[in-house]
This record gives sequence, structure tokens and C-alpha cells, in this order.
Amino acid sequence: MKTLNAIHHSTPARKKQILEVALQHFARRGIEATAVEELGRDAGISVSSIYHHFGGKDQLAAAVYFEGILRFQEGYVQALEAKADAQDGITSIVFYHLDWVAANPDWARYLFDTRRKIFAAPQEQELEALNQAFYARLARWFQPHIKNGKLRMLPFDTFSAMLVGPCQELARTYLRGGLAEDMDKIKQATAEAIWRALGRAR
Amino acid sequence: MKTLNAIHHSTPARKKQILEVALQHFARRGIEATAVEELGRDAGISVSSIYHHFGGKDQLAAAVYFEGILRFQEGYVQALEAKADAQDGITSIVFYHLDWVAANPDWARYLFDTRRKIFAAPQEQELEALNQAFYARLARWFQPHIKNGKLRMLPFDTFSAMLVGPCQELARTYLRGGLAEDMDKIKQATAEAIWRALGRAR
Amino acid sequence: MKTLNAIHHSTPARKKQILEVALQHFARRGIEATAVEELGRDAGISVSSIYHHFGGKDQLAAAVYFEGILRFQEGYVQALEAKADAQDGITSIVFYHLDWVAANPDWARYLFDTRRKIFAAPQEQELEALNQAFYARLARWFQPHIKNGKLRMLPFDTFSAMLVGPCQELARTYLRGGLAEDMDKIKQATAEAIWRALGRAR
Amino acid sequence: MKTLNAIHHSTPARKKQILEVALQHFARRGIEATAVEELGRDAGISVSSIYHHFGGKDQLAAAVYFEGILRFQEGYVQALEAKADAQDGITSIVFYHLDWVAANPDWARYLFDTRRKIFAAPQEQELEALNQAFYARLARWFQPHIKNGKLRMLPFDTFSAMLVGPCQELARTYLRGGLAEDMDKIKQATAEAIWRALGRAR
DNA sequence: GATGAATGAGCATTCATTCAT
DNA sequence: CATGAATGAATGCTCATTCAT
Repeated sequence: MKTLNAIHHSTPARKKQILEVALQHFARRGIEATAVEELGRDAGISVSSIYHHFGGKDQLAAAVYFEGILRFQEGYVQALEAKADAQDGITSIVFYHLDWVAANPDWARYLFDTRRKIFAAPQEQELEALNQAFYARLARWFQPHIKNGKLRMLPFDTFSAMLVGPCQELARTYLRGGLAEDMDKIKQATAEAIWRALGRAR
Repeated sequence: MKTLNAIHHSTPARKKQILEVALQHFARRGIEATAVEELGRDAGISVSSIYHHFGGKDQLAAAVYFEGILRFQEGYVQALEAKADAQDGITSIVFYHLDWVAANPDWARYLFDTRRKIFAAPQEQELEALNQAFYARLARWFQPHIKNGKLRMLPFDTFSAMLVGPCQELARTYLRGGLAEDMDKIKQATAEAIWRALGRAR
Repeated sequence: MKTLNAIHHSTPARKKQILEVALQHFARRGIEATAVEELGRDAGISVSSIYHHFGGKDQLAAAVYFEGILRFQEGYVQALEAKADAQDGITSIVFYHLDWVAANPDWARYLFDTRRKIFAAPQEQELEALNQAFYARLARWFQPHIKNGKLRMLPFDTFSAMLVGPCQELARTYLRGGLAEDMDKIKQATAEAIWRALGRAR
Repeated sequence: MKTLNAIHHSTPARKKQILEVALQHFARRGIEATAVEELGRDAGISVSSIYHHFGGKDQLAAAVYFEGILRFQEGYVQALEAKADAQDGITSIVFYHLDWVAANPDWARYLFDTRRKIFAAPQEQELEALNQAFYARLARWFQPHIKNGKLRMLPFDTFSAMLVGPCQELARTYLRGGLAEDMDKIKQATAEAIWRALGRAR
């Protein structure tokens, strides 16, 4: 039956395949509106196998979420750490944020729409840990610039909201197809605006 | 509509009661996770009556949405128009935005989480109209200040994102119970930061 | 649509209809092996209606159980109370017990096979109450005969087991189709044997 | 069978282990409610191995059943044959029956609750054979006492029901935890009552 | 207007069983 | 012998919606 086997992917590939299909469906129609059966059909895998690998719809949704958060945060940190200058760093992550959304619309939709949801205890904790690490790493980059006066000293939440909020808002509009002007122009203008809010004239 | 309501004098209290209960459930557990029957039970009304009054779950959800948007936008515009000075206006709406969220957590959750969703054709249009009117009215206030140089000339989406995005982000964090510092301090700092991004030194 | 209505039974009749069909299936194939859907099909009722009326499979099973216990106990007590003499009473209930089983094989199978099962808290209590009342009423009949020496003074459980156990055993054999001799002869002989065990020569 | 087992020396411990775990689960939660996977987990064995050793759930259930019946019947016959006197024999098996139940509650629950069930053709026959042998052996002991007048001549089913029924009834009550008095006292009284029903004054 | 009853369509999940390794 | 992976077939249950009264 080697032939039969050839049809199937090797186990890790199968899981990846499921995650991929799940992302698409969850992002476009929502978790609740997606039937596990659809996922199976589209992934060429039996429903029971999905359960075998992920345990349940919620856990699958959580797995997808983690995968996405991980990907996004990884690039985010890298984009930031690649720059030494304060304004360069901020510009870099604003660009990264918007580029990532444009390049990964499904991920973006899923991550930004799902946030608070099912996440029961177990996943909640892992997620918390992940975010802790993420913010810690960001802080490590920002602090020096705040200390040396390149960046303003602001309440953490304000700083964070100024950095992330506008991008999120643009992302939402973009994903809705509602952006009125060219993305490049918007990116540039937004990065500058954010810099004006957070940085100090050089 | 008003006429119809007036004529029948038709238990507006009942409709209001349903809307109220629906908001609670939709905001806290999500539209899809809320069974119409629950609403009936909690509102002390039969399911069929809900259908009688609203036509269906989606239409009820839309009605709730409109009600909320209307309330929010109304105050928003008022908060803005009450001020003549550019910075005062911006500060005013930032404060309004965050105050409203704090005062109406269920509405906030519902409006900001539901946005793109079920909205089928009919509602979509009304919503569009509503938003058009809203933005037009905002524009009427902002344009003069842009013209006279008090506010920067920025791409519409950037301007809008800078104004709304940080507040939304803070709202989300607030509703999650994750604000690290005192809301008053945050409000002040955020309003200033946004002003720095959008305004020109007086 | 009166015509349509004519097809359906009136509500209480519908519930009775469901209980009837449920008894058959539960008794013959077991509760777990019976799909709610089968019940719906056989009762000419939608599955959802069964849920509407009974709440769930377990609650339906419990309802059937109560109905049966009630019927059995009612006749049991009557059969006993119809007699004044000790031996007559015992003979009467032995006959009743076995006759009832023969006349209601499905009920018998269901009641005697299901006993301890799903019964969660709520039903458990009602059942307990029912049995309490039943035993109390039996005791009221037996006690005088024990006091005046017509019946032996035995531990409650022994007395009860001698009265019920043989009948149950015969019932089981009967329902399995395994009785070696004529039921009438067996009934008579068993009633006498039980009398010999419990009564005192007149 | 013995030969095969001897040759392969095939992990009889594993099979025993599975049987043990299966008994526990089947007895406490019922066969249908027990998933084969649970058995595997609790026995520290893969599901596939259970299939390898027993062929399927039903066959496993049957194997457990036979094992139990065999154990019970073996002691039963021995308890009886150890006595020569009629009343002694009856007392002996009544005691044995109740002692066994108390000592092997899981077995008791399983055997007395499962009886007629899944048993398809193949097992049914073996079981029949087993029971035949059992009853034949009992008969060999009883007949002389009936012939010589120590035991009454009664219809087979009545005799059998009087002997077994009360014990079964007590067993059920005992397993439910509902015995009102001391088991020793009950045992004694029940044995005497049964003797009164079946024996003739010495 | 109001409601109890009824229902079709759907859905997450379970599970016994098989099979290639 | 042992097992992880895979699956088809069920199944209990939910829910939005309709409709006669």
C-alpha cells in the first residue's frame, strides 16, 4: 500500500495543510461559521483526522492563532532591531506592519478579528507568555532611545497605542478595501505622523 | 418609520427591551453564540415576538448596531463642534471617545468587534450613508483648520487613522482590563500625542 | 391550515406517542443503542420536537421510566390491598407481578434492565420519593400481619428480597423465553413457596 | 488454546491486564459507554493491541463475561458440593452467592447487568454450554435430596428462582448501597427463608 | 400583537475498526 | 507483537425560522 501512502502527506505536512486551510476559512468566514467538515474536505483529510491531530475546533483555532502571532511578532521584532536610529526603527515597524497585512491578508483578518475569543485557560497562558516576551523585547529596543531623549516618555499604553493603533486602523480599512489613496503614500505619511507623536526633533 | 411607530404606538418599550437584552448578549458572547431564544427568555418575550418586531436575528443585530453607531457618532460630533480651536477639538474627541467606551462598555465591545459581519446589502447601504454623513460633518469642522494651517495636510486615511486608531487600541486594552495606568493620565497623554501628530505648533 | 393540523395529534397525544415509541425502542435495543432520530421517525415527529417536549434523550428515558414505575406500582399496591388475608395478599402480588410482566413485556424489560443508569440528581430524588411512598404503603399492609403472627418477622431486606426476587428472576427467564413449564403452574408454585418462606401456618 | 498460549508464551500478563481494566470500566460505566481507547489508556496498551488480542470490543466484553461466569459458577458448585445435607447445601450457596458479590462487586455488577446483551451467535452457544454444564452439576446434587424428600418437588423454574432470585435481589440492593441491615444477619435470615420455601422439615 | 409548537438543516464530536510500518 | 495514524458512520443536540391560533 505504499501507493496509497504516497497520496497522503507525511504527518507534519498534513498538520501544516490543515492549518493552512483552517486559516483561510476562519479568516474569511469566521471560526463559528466554518464547519470542521469543510476544513476536512478542502484539506483532503477526514474530519476525524483533524480531531486526531488537533483535538477539536477550538484547539485548532488556537493553534492557527499562535502560528500567526508568532509569524507576525517575529518579523516585527526583526524589523525593529534591524535599525539603530529611533525614527528609522519606528518607520521600519510601521512599514512592516502594513506590509505584512497587505502580504498576509488572511492572517491579518484572523489575528485582528479573533483576538479575545474562545481562548480558554491553557492557551490563554501560553499567549500571555508569548506577548510578555514580545513586549519585553520591544522594550529593550525602545528604552535606550527614551533614556537618551530621542523618544518621548509617555505612559506605556499611550506609547503602545500610538504605535500600533493607527496601523491597525489602516489595516482594517485596507482589508475592507476602503483605502482612499495609495498605500505607499499612506505608509510614509503615517510613519511620519507617528514619529511626530512619539519622537523628539533630532 | 417614525410615523408608523407613532400611529401604532406599538409597544416601543418592548422593542427597546429587546434591543437592550440583545446588546448585552451580542456584546458579551457574540452574535453567533447568542441564541434568539436566550434573548426571548431574558427579555421576558416570546421568540416569535422578536421575529415579529425585528424580522430575524441578523436584522436585530443590525438594529442594535445602528442604534449604537448613532449614539456614538452623535456625541462625537457634538464633542467636536463644541470647540472652535483645533487642539481643543482634537482633545475633546479623544476624551469623548475614551469616556464613551468606559461608560458604555457593552456598546463599545459590540460596535468595535462586530463591524464587518453579517451586514447584508440593505443595512450595508444605510450604514454607508450614516458614515458618509458622519465623515462629512467631521470634515466640515476639520477643513478650515487644515486650510489655515492649524492642522497638517495628510492623506485622509492617515489623518483618520491617527485620530481614531490610538483610541480604539486603548479602548480594546481597556475593555480587556489591561490598562497599565490611570485612564485620566492616559487620556491626556494620548490627546497630546495625537495633537503632536496632526497639529501644528500654535 | 386546519388540514395540516388534523394530521398532527394534539399536544398531549403527541407526548404520549413519543413515550410509547421510546419505550419500545429503549426496551428492545437499549437506551444507548437507540438513536433519537429513530424515535422521531417511528413517532412521525421531528427530532427537534422531541427535544422541545422532553429536553433530551436522558430526560425522555427518565420520563419513560417514571411512567412505567408508576403503572407497575399502582397495580401492585391495589393487588395487595384488595386482599385481607396474609397468604391471599402474597399470592395476589406474586400473580400480579408475573401477570404484569407477561402483559407488558416491554415495560418489564425496560424497568428491570435500566434501573441504575443515567438518572442524575433531579430524577433520582423524585424516584426516591416514589419508592418511599410505595414501600410505605406496602408496609402499612404487611405490618398488621406481622404483628399478629401471620407473617414472619424478618429483616426488611430479606422479606423484600423473598417477595420480589423470585418474581424478578422468573420474569427475566420468561422474557428471555426460557421458561421450561407452564406459567400458570409456575405462578401457583412460586406463590406457595414464597408463602412458605414468609408466612406462618394458618 | 492452552497449547498456543504455551508456545507463544504470549504476554498472558498483557491480556490479563486488559481484562482487568475492561472489567472495571464495563462494570462501572457500562460496555457501550466505555471507549476502547479508555481501556488502552488505562491498561497502558495501544488500542490496536487490544484488537490484536481480542478482536474487538464485543469479543472483549464476552471474554470478560465468560471469565466472570466461570469464576462465579466454579465456587458456587464447590460451595454446594462441599455439603451433604440438604439445608446445609442451600445455606452454603446462599452464603457463597452473597459473599462473592460482596467480594467482587465489579464482577457482580457486570455479570448481573450485562446478561442478555450483545452476545452474538458464537459466544451465545458457548455460554449456553457453560450454563448447561452448570445446571447439570447442580441437578446432580439436588436430585437425590428431592427424591428422598428432603427438598420439595417444584417446577424447575420456581425452584431455581427461589434459590437465586432473593440473592440476586439482595445483591442488587447491596451494590446500590441500600441494605438496611447487617449483611450477616440478612444472609442467615435469607438462607433460612429459602430453606423454608424449598426444604421439608427434617 | 403575542405565542407555543414544530421543524429542517446543520454541526461538533465520538468511536470502533483498519492498516502500514 | 505493537502502534500511530486515518477514517466512515453515527449521533445527540442546537437553532433560526415559520405558522396556526
